[in-house]
Amino acid sequence: MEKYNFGQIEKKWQGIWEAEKTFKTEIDPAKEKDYILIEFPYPSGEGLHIGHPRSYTALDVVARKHRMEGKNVLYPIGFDSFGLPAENYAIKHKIHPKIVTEKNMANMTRQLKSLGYSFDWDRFVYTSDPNYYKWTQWIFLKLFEHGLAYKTTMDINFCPSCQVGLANEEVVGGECERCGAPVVRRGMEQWMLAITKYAQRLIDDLAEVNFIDRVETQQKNWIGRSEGALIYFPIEGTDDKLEVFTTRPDTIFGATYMVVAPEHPLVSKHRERLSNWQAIEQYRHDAKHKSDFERTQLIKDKTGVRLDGLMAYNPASQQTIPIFISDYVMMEYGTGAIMAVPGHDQRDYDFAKEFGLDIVEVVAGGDLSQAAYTGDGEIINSGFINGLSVPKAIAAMIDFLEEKSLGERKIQYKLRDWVFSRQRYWGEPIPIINCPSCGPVPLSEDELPLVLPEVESYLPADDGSSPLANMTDWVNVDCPRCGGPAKRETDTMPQWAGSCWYFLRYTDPHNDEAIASKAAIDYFLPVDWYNGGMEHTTLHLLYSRFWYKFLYDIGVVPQAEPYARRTSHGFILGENGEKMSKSRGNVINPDEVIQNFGADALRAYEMFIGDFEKAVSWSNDGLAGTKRFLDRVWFAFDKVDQTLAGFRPELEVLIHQTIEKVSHDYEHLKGNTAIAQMMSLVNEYYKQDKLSPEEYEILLILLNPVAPHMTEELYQRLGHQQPISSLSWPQFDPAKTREDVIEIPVQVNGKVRFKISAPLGSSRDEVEALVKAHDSYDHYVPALKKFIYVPDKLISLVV
RNA sequence: GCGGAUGUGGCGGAACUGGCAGACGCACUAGACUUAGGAUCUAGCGCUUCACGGCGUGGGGGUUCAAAUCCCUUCAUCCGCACCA
Repeated sequence: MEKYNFGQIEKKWQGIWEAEKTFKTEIDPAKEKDYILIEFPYPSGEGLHIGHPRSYTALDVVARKHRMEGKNVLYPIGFDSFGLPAENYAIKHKIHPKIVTEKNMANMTRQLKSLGYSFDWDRFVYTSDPNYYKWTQWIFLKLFEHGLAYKTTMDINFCPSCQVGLANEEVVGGECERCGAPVVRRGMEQWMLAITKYAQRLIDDLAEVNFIDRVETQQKNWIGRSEGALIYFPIEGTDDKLEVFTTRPDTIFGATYMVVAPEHPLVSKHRERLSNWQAIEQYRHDAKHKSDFERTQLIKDKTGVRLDGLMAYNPASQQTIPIFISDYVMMEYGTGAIMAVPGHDQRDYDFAKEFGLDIVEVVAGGDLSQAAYTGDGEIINSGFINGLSVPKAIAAMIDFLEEKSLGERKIQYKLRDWVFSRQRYWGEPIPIINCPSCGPVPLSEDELPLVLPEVESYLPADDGSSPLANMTDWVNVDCPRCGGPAKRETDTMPQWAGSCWYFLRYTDPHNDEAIASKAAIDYFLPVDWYNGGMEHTTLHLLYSRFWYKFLYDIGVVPQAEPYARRTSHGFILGENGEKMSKSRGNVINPDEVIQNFGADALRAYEMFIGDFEKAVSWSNDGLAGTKRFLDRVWFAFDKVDQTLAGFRPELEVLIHQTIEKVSHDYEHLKGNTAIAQMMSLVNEYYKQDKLSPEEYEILLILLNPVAPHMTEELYQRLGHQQPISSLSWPQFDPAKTREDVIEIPVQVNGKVRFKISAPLGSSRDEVEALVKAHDSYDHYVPALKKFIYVPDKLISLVV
């Protein structure tokens, strides 16, 4: 047989799949649906990364297998085509982002097709398509209508390099998630989405879905629920109260001072009472200009300024206590104020030591000369809760506070509302008109899509306004409500907007009457299996769960969770174990791999490379090894002898074992062990002079999901009219997965000394007789104390 | 600091509810075929020992007839969050 010409054969089968729409999916109530989803890529100028095929292939394998098992599989693809890189490219080269995006999409589409994925290309969507973002805008209007989208002025995270406001989820270690520049705080008027209203449900409903543990815990940590109490501390001589949140209301008798965030509004409000206003002002100014990085560097060194002239009243201890400002209390969490309990909180302890404040012990068990004590113990010095344990004291104190209206039970979340506007061009326009007299007025639904206008310059302005702000013709409109002069919203939606619901659109991508037909939604949703990167756990995954819950609440979708199952893949690193990047010079280009080794070899290697969930290093030698395996499959064709038939006894057990293992492993994303098993089978085939057609075909069928082009070609060359993709997935016979006569190892005092051959399912007595008859028995076993037999597995002797 | 993982040959990695550690691949070694081999095929390949044997899953201890797997302890690395009250 001639050498495998992968270039030509892969093109041939891709052409057939495209022409015959082999993988087109339609609603078919008679069949069980199976919605398999991978995260649609951003159309990057770099093209497909070598990491993309890892998850795309793993799920393509599942999709192909499930189709052969009779399921109606939906495996769609599209592009998340709004975003900053295209816009930055546009600024630099003065080319419309649309043009760049289209070029990149065309290139990546070519690449995806060259990998032979079984996507239903008729369901292709991209988020910058007005026919698509019409519905993104529609969801926004619904959110606005239900009070979940609101405009507010607040200090937000701002990336000075990207010139854009960021959501908390986009700030990683004080740096911009995209460009790595240090993030600063900036007061801006922003659209916000009230994701915090869904905080509890976003935690609770995790119980209903099957997400890998690290995704589940990471989401829970991000939402950051804590239980405690809100307590009111009156400010002496005023009608104001300082509200604090604490998880330790049991320690209130030990609260010897209070701390508020530098920007806390009560500070300015009582300015005239403060005798040291200048020092306060100075501290506030310094705090504001510290970067997050500087703040974390100073964790140990507590700084602050006392508010001279203001005192608070501790309602439990009935003491008058001082108030400080310090940047160790942040305005963004809780109420921006704390009761400081230096005896039982290390930060308060450090601060109290620095400022010489009283430290009162209210929980016994620690050594307060050394450090704060945060453990459990008996409550002391605390009036009516003395003698209780910490948990009981917490409960008793909350009851007391509620009864006396001094406080209330409170659940606090770390999650904050989603900063939803971006001062950028290449995103969905927000369908709102800002009227000086009516406030924000929504467009009516029939005005959608609000199409992104052409602009002269894509450069964002220094004052934090979007490039759209210069488009006066577009911006200046009459208010739809009062008719007066008004302006369109010129900020656009963030990159994450379009991806919040794209899986929903795949169910009915060309519908211009509705987001999708009810029939399509009811049939296909939810997504049965969603695979994507860990880096999206607190971004896309959380956001899209939030939107879906909202769509559920307004009756658009029939269940509260979009994804029944979530798995995640590890990165592919360069050969040197470092992240692939141009500057490191370790980038592997998928086009080159396909050119030199073929798509099937790339697919097979990425499945074989290692544990799907773990980061792995690329290896060109490993790729060559996997290609060698495919070549061995190819040339095994020459061993096929049409005069033979069926599985012959010497291969039958291994074949059934292989069907079992491959079927199981594909389902669990264990392509590495599935391929290893098929390699073993091929090695065994090579020991045979001849193979029956059935023996060879079963290998082709099992390998087909991984290497679809080559296996289809070989199957056709065997004389079959029907492609493998139209066959049923093979079944194994459990009875035939084990030899009739097996080898059983015999351990003596825990070490394997010899082996016996016994029929499968032998009894203890039969086995014992065989062991005692063995030549080595007398040598190893002078005096038998104990005989342990694990049926068909192992014999353990104690002597 | 909190949370989540991971640690097995020269390398990537196998090992189902405790049951033959190192499957499969890479690299390496030898042989065959070849004008040739960075092709292909066959065989070998944890460490140690001439050998019988001994030692081996980050380190130390334990449970068990039996531990990579369970328990205690310790070390190292990676990821996420972080003055979260």
